[in-house]
Amino acid sequence: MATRGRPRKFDREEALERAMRVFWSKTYEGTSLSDLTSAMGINTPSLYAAFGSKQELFREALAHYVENYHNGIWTGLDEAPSIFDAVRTFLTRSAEAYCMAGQPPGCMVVLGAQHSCTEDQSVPAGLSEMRKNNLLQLQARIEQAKEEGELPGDFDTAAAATMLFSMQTGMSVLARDGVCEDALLAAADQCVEAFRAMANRPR
Amino acid sequence: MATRGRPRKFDREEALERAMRVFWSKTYEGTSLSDLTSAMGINTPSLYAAFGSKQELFREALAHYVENYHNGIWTGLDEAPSIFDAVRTFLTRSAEAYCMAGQPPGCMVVLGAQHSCTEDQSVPAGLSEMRKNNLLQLQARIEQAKEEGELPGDFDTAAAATMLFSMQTGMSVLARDGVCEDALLAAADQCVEAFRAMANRPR
DNA sequence: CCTATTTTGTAGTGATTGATACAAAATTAG
DNA sequence: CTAATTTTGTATCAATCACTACAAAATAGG
Repeated sequence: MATRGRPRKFDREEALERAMRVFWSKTYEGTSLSDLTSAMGINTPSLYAAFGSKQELFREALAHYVENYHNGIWTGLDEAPSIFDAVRTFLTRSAEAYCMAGQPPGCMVVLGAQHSCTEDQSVPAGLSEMRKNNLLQLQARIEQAKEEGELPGDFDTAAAATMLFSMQTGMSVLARDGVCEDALLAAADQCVEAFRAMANRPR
Repeated sequence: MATRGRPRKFDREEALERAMRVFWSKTYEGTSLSDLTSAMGINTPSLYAAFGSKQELFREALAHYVENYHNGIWTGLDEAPSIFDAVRTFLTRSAEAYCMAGQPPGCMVVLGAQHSCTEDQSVPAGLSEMRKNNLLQLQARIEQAKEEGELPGDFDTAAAATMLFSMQTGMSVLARDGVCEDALLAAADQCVEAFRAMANRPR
C-alpha cells in the first residue's frame, strides 16, 4: 500500500488471522480492544490505522474465516453426486471443522456474535443474514435433488433444509459445550441415515 | 421478609420477570445494569438490595425461566407413551415455545449468555451444564425406549440423542434469526418422521 | 413519642470500554 | 541533503461498565 513513509512492523495477514481467532473464541462483543492488541502484538493506533475500527476488523476477520474455514463445509454440497452424499459430506465436514484441534470449537458464523433480538446491531445482523443464506443454499440443493427425481415429488424441501440446517447449527453449540468429534460424527451419520430412510420409505 | 423498616415499593416477582425478559432478549453479558433498572422500574441500590448482584439476579431469572418456560418442553418426554410421541412432543413444544408471540424468540438456556471458550466464567458455564443435563435427559429417555423394545437392539442411543438435541438447539438460533413457527414445526415434524423411519427401517 | 430497621433516590466510585492526539521515528521521493 | 509521508509508542479522551456511600424517608416495635 504505502511506498513511502515508515514501514509497518507487523504482518497484516498474520495480525488478521490472530484477530479472527480471538473473535471466533470470544465473540464480537466479548472481545475487547486490549484482547485484540495483545493477541495481534500491536498497539491500538496501529490497529486503527490498518483496519479502521473494531467493527471493520471483525468484518475482515469474518471474511477471512469464511474463506479459509467455512466455505469448505458448503462447497461439498454441489460436489457430491447424490443428495445423501451431499448431506453426509456437509454434516461430516461440519463435525470435523467444529472440533478441529487447535481451533476454537464451533462455527464463527453461528457463535461469533451475540444473538440479541432487541438492539439489532449490524454485526449480529450480518451473521444472521449469512446463516439465512446458508440455509437457502442447502434448501436449493435439496430442491435440485427433488427436481432430479432423487426425492419424492411431495417431499417438503424447505422443512428438510430447516431440519438439517438446524441440526448443523446446533452442532456448533454442542461443540463449544465440549461434545467431542466422534459424538458429533455419530450424530451426523444418524441424521443422514434418518434423512435417507425418510426419503426412501414406502408412502 | 422484612417486617420492620420501610416497605419495598416494587413487586419482587414482577421485577424478576422483567429482568428475566431482558436477559433472555439481550444475553447476560449484553445486558447492562441500566437496561435492568429501567426495565424493572427501580434504581440500582434497590436492585442490589433485593437480588445481590447482576450475576445472582441472572441466576434467579434463569431459574424463573426454567420453571415457567423451559420445563414444559422437557416434561413431555416422560409423559408420552411411545418414544416417537415423546420426541414429537419435545420438538413441537420447542418450536412453539421458541416462537411464542410476546416473548423473545429462542431458548434462554441456549442464547442467554455468550458461548465463549476462553474465559470460562460461571454464567456461561452454568448454562452449558444445563444443556448437557438436558442432553443426558433426552438420551436416558431414548435408552429407556430401547430397553423396552421400542428401538432396535443395536440402536445408537447416544448418537440419536445428540442429533435430536442438536436439532432442537439449532432451532433457538433459527428462531432468533426470524424463522417462523410454521417452518420450525414442519422441520420438527420431518425430524420425527426421519427418526421413526430410521428406527423402523428394515435392517 | 423514640429507637431500630429497611428502602429510597442521589450521586458518586474506580475500572474498562472503543477510539484518538500528538510527536518522535523511519522510510521514500526528489 | 530536504521535504513529504506513514507508522510507531505514549498518553490520553469521553462514555459506559458494575457497584456503593450516604442520608432522607418510611415503616414496626416498644
